[in-house]
Amino acid sequence: MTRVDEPARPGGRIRDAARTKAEILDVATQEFARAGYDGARVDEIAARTRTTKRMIYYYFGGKEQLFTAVLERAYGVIREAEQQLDVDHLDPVAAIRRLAELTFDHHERHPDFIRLVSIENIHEAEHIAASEKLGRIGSPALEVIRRILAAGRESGLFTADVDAVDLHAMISSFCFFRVANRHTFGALFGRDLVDPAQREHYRTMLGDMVIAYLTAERAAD
Amino acid sequence: MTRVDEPARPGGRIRDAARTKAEILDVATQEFARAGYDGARVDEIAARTRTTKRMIYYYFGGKEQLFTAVLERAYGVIREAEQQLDVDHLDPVAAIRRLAELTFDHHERHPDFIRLVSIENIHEAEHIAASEKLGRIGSPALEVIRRILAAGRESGLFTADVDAVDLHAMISSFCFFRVANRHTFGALFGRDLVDPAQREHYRTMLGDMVIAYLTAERAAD
DNA sequence: CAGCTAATGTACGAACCAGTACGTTAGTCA
DNA sequence: TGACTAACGTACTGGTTCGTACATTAGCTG
Repeated sequence: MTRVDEPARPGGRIRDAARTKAEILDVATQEFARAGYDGARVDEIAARTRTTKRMIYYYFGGKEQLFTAVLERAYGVIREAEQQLDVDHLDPVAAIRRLAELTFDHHERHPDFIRLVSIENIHEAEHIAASEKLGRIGSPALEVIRRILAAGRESGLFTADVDAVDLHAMISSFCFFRVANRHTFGALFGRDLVDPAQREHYRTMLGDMVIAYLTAERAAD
Repeated sequence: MTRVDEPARPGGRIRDAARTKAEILDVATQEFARAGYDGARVDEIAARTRTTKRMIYYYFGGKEQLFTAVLERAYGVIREAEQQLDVDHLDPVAAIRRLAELTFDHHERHPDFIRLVSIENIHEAEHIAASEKLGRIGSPALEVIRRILAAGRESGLFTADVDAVDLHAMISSFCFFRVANRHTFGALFGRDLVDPAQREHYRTMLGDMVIAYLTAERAAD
């Protein structure tokens, strides 16, 4: 995060549309993630930027569009991360495990994003539906999964004909739940799923689970 | 749901505290699940009962306590369902699959509950923390899992020493994600995870996954 | 049946909050 | 350097929303 209280330098730009917009998006991301869509306060967002509420409406149009813009940027970040994926040099089993671990790490590193997704689901993905950008964002990870699954099937390492989207859902489930539901789970079962001391344990568990599923002997159906 | 528009019978009770309370809880559950905590409107809840807003404050004290009461009842329902669990007559593999399927079914049948849990996580489980009742609600399912795991380990069917809470988290992850994130997942990947035509597919997938994990040959660590 | 209390309804207030009307200034370009 | 426009600030409003003061009644109990 950029410092907010730096003194107004004479040489510094007072007016910088790109910077103002980015700052609003940063703060809005935090505020929406903190309190949910309806719990978030436009005034609070404005107060925590070095600009005013007027600018939020000037640049984004309204609270609803601001939230959509926040989502667009958040999804953009994971899309970029997924584009960095490079597991083609690994054998299928190692590649899938690596992919699962990277997904795990990304979820852990971006709890705000997880919260935004939860919030958007409460609102039945209406903002994604309203966004042209998000409609065609796709998922590079899915292509990677497809390639690994094909290679694994060909080499005979993977016993079942598993769909890429299904496998993505399976991996995401575990990663998402661990972060998104850590509060209720912790309160009810007395176990912090995001405890750093347990991190490796759960990371391994995810990999084991996915590999076991893909390599298990299964009755033909 | 009870009918609301039945005519005022002369013999019928006009005043019925238990009934009024229950009706408020029913409607509040729907409203909170629909819109989230901050999105929910106390006036809207009142309008959809046959009583008034005054009664909500009379019986529950405020919006916050009403939400806590809604959570308490919702968790009470799954606790009851879990107490009906009877898989002791099955062998460990079949028992675990059955348990997973019942969890799957319960999630599918109670989407409102899933939404409430998501909402409570956005609020960092503060209402659960504030509730004495929820602090010690426990989980009968956990005891069942413990017994099955012990039996499976003893019989040599299960290869790994898996913790009951961890396995519960694994099963819940899949079931929860499928319902909670169906909107964003559907919007982004064009696949409805709750499509009835795919129900058996995902139910089987969950069972296969859990069994594969528990019975896989794993390197000793 | 008198009187007491739990249960209920009405009407209102005060705070909050998204959004805007209106005015101002910085930077740029002819 | 003058003037034009994008960028920005202030102050306000209209509607919403949680919560409550006050009035009323049903039904029980002695």
